[in-house]
Parts: sequence; C-alpha cells; structure tokens
Amino acid sequence: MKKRKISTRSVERLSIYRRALMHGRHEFGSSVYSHQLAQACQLTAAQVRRDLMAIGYSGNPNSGYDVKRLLSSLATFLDSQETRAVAIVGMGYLGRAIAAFLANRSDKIRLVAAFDVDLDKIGLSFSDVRCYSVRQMPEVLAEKRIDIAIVTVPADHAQHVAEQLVAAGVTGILNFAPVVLRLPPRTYVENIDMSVSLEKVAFFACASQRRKAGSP
Amino acid sequence: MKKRKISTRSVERLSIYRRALMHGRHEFGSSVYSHQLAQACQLTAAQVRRDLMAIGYSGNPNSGYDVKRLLSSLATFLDSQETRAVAIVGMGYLGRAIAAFLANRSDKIRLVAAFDVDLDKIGLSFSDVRCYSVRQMPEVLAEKRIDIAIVTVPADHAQHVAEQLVAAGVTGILNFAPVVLRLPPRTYVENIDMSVSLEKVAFFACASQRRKAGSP
DNA sequence: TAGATTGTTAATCGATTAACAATC
DNA sequence: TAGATTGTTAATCGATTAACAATC
Repeated sequence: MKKRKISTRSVERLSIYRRALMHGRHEFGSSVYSHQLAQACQLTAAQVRRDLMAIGYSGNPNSGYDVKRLLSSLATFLDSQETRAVAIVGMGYLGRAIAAFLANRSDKIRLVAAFDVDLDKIGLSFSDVRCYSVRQMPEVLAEKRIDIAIVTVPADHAQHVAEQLVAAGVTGILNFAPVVLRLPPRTYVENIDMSVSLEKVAFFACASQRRKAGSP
Repeated sequence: MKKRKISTRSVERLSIYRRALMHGRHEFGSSVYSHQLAQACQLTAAQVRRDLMAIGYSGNPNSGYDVKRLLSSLATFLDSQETRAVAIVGMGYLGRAIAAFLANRSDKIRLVAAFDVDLDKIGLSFSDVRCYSVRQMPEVLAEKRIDIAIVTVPADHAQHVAEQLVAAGVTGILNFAPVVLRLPPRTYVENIDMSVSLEKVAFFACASQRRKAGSP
C-alpha cells in the first residue's frame, strides 16, 4: 500500500468525511452520494469526488458510494497499520481536556503517557493515563515507542519541550502553545492557535456585523 | 477607516506577525526587516511584505519597518474600535482552559460570560467570569452585548447551542465541537477540530517516519 | 555612492470550478 | 431506456513566487 502525494487540506477533508459518515450513519443508509456528503461537510460535491478519487475509491453512478467500503478505504488511507502512541506534555486544563477527549476514542491513536513539571500532578492518572515528570520524558518516550506528542505547555517552555521530544524520536507534534516552533525538517508540526483563531473570528464577525447594519 | 477585502489566511498571518513582534520585542529592536519577521514566523519575506502592503503600512528600504508604528497599524487593522464581548458555552476542562487563557489577555477581546447546563457550575466564577445557566443565554447575551461566542459543548449539543447564539445576535463563533455547524450565512464560524488535527499529525508523522527509515 | 531592502509587476504554481462523455 | 451520478479533462481562479526598478 503506497501513499500518494496528497495535500494537507485533502487529508483534513478526508478526516471530516469519515467523521460525517460515522456520526451520521442513520441519515445516509448503506450508500451515499457525493452531494449528500458534501452537504454534511459544507463542501462541494466535486470536491468530495476529487478527494475520494485521490484515495482510489470508486463510486457507482447508480448508487453513489458504499458507506461501509468507503469507511474502510478511508481507514486504509488515513490510518497506519499499527496503533500510534501519543503523549501529552502539560497537564493543565487544556491537557486534561485533551486527555479526556482522547480517552473516548477507540481507534489507532492511543494516548499512553502524560508529562508535567508540577510535583502535585506527577504520579497521578488523568483519564486513566499516568502523568510522569518531564525529566523522565526521554526514557518513557522511548520505552512506549511514542512518536506523536501534543504540546500544551506555556509558550515560553514550548520550544525547549519540542526539542526534547524530537530528540527522543517524536516525528509529529500537535502544538497548542502560541509560538512558532523551530524544529528540524521531517518533523511534522500542526499548530492549533486559539488566540489567532479568536482574532480571526473577531475580525470577520465585525465585518459581517457592519454589512448587516448597512451604511446610511 | 475602510477594511479592504483580505483573505482569512492574511488575517491569520497578520495576527501571527503581531504576536511575534510583541513577544520578541527584544530580538528585533526598534525596527525590523521583512526577512527577520519572516524567519520568526517561518514564512517568506515576500509574504510578509505583501501582507503589510495589504494593510497599507510602508517600510523604509534603509531601516525596514518601524516596530512601534507597525504594531499600531496592525492594531488599527485587526482590532475593532470598541472592545468585543465574548462568551464561552460549555465549562468543561476545555472551556475552563480557554477562560484562563483569555483572562490573561489585555486587549479588545474580553471574556464577559460563561454558560453551562451543569447545576454545580452555574453561579460559580471561572477566572473571574460568572457562569450562567444556558437557559439564561438570550438575556445575558443581549444585556452584555455579546457578539462572539466560543462553543465547547459536546458534539451533540453544538448545533442547538449555535442556533441559540445566532438568534441572540452572535455573529462570530469559535467552534471546538467536532461537528459542522449549519448556520445562516453572515455568521462567521471558525472551527478548531482537534480530532482532525491529530489525524493529520498521525498521517504526516507516519509519512516522515517512513522517509526517515528508507526502503531497503 | 554602494548595497541591501523596499514596492510593484509579471510569471508560475496549485487548487478549485465548470464542462462533458461514460456509466449504471 | 431515461436520468442522475460518476470519473475525467479543460478552464478558471487565486495565491505564491520570481524578477526588477525605485528608494533610502
């Protein structure tokens, strides 16, 4: 199974299709048309077809796409063969929120460790996941074969933590800290930046308000 | 002051420039060149110049951009005149994390209310913000003139909550619930989808691992 | 002045959209 | 068959990149 070259946007959409299919199983039945899936995801039917074509799944002009087989095609493409071990660094409210969120998942992505500097948290379990000291990071990351990490530490510690993670073999980071991480290439970093997103909302919400109000 | 038509990506980058400028004030001094700012944000100098040109701020070939004036230009463009009132709906770990995060900000975006269904939380304060019952939402939103909301409720309640928010005059929503919200146009919705982001990281981390390992 | 940086224009690139024959 | 949907190709659109004269 070879992975084709595909844009990050396409991967994002494929992930959204899968969720729509799993969540809205009752509303689609056993098969689904591109325009139905497009409506559920607020995209165009052409986009859906193009993305599904990219992963090599073919539909049928008479009945659209078979939901069950499509889900298995998506899984083949999106998921790796083995389960992926994930760690969270920083068990503040945000880290704990993500831990609780990941605990409910039952797929190839497994949260196996948490790290913090706070002595009150070290040794405790959050959503059934043990919290270790950040000092133990190298050993625990190696031992549990962790290759994905979620960084929820304060901005001024993020760079240092990220470097330690990469040194210990982590190749993918989901970064919630509001800083740009400078890491060697080959490390995939996805940034979730709440302050930037909020400023975007404020900016465009303002714009739509003005339009609504009109100009006399 | 007229706002030009600008892509959401540009707004995102402008917000990132501002943060880099404020956070790294010591490393830039009083003026900054496009390539310096580009490096701090992991973008290209041309991109930086194009974005700054778009907001009408001019640099000087000899000294680059004046940091102080640039910050004020960014503020003029990104911020609205009045402070914006924000509410969080859903005070789980995630909602509380965001509340704590917003409490530290000192700008035009102010968190003024929180909502939850849980009777144990209603009436309490989180990061100095009062938590109301979701039943009180219409009155509180109107009274406090809230036009931006952050949705951190479970997926199956998000659509209903969002509709109530829009009905009460909210025009911008930052949605953390893993569902596609169907709302009237003119409502700006920004989705932060942790499960999708994590799947992206897993996908591309896998890819970079394979490349690293090579194929014998 | 010389040299690096700027704003501006043209070229490139990629993604999205539209058009259409093939299919069940 | 008829009709809606599919996969595929061409056209459009927008954003990024490269090139270059203007500037301090």
